Amino acid sequence: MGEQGPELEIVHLLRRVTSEFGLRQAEFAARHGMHPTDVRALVCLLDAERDGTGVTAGRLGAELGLNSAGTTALIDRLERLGHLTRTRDERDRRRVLLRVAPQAVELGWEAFGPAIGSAVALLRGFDAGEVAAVRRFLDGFLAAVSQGGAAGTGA
Amino acid sequence: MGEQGPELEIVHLLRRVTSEFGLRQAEFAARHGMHPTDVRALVCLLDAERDGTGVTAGRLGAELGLNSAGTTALIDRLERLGHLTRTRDERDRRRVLLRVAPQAVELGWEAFGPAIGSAVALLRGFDAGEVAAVRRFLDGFLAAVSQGGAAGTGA
DNA sequence: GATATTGTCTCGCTCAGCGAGATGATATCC
DNA sequence: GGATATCATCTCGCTGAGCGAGACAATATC
Repeated sequence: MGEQGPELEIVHLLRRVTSEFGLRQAEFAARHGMHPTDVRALVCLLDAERDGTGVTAGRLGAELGLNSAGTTALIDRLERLGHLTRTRDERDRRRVLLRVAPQAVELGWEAFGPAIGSAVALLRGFDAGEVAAVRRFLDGFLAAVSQGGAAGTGA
Repeated sequence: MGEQGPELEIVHLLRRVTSEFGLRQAEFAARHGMHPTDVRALVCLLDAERDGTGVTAGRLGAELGLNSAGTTALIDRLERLGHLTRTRDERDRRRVLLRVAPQAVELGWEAFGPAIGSAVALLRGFDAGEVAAVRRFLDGFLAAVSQGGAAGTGA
């Protein structure tokens, strides 16, 4: 399981990035009286906001791998902290639409701005082909992992 | 917050990779009667095994961001599942050395083998310069994030 | 209009992780 | 060489995130 080539080293590196990222996220969460899950939820909400997609409670829970009870509790927490507002969907009154508060957007920037800055600065030193290579790798890996290639789904 | 260039897109992509990775890890954990933290612990232990570094209870807890009580509980869990054995360090009898069981090594491969395979396959289609670019990016980003550049440490 | 389905919420519970502090082992100082 | 400070781990009691089961609305289906 030692040095088997540059590919393995890269996977290892990627794993360490995700792990380190998770730790920082947890730290950040704690610093703001939240839990890691809450930050992940915020990210989902901000992504949806960016895409213009409306997020319902159910969709959020699915995205985070929570059941409905846990999702309700999560939303309660975020609402209590003022990061979120619930709105009944008027088209389908079973649904609850979630709208992020401006303070949550700001919090998101505080959480990820520095990392974004680092990456952007880093990539400034890359030529177009190199940037493309990075994107191609991440994109391909995401696709592979997403369709069950990771975490022992038996692929 | 829309399309601001290829760099931002890459950060976004990386975030999605880490998020997806985390989800799969949680799934895998649940499928094996464990918790996400347990899998993360296993990874630490396997890394240490690979490097030949002995891991103590304290170091594991620090790596995972747990306090001593939580660390003890975690080790109890893993020991109960047979993934781990405690050994008193004879040089410093305060310490507890952790040794992973063979079944845990196998479990680690089951968890990450497919992802590793995907990445390796993907990288086979890259030339040396492209692979180097990917590594340079991940390495640089890891360094930036590790020294507090991420998650709003104020950097 | 009766029935099945969907989306969210409520209730009760389990257990991961925390804070505080006990305990045993090791450095430090006189 | 014993008193003292520090370190590594563990124990105890507790909080609260997340689960399973099921209630309850609103919407589809017949």
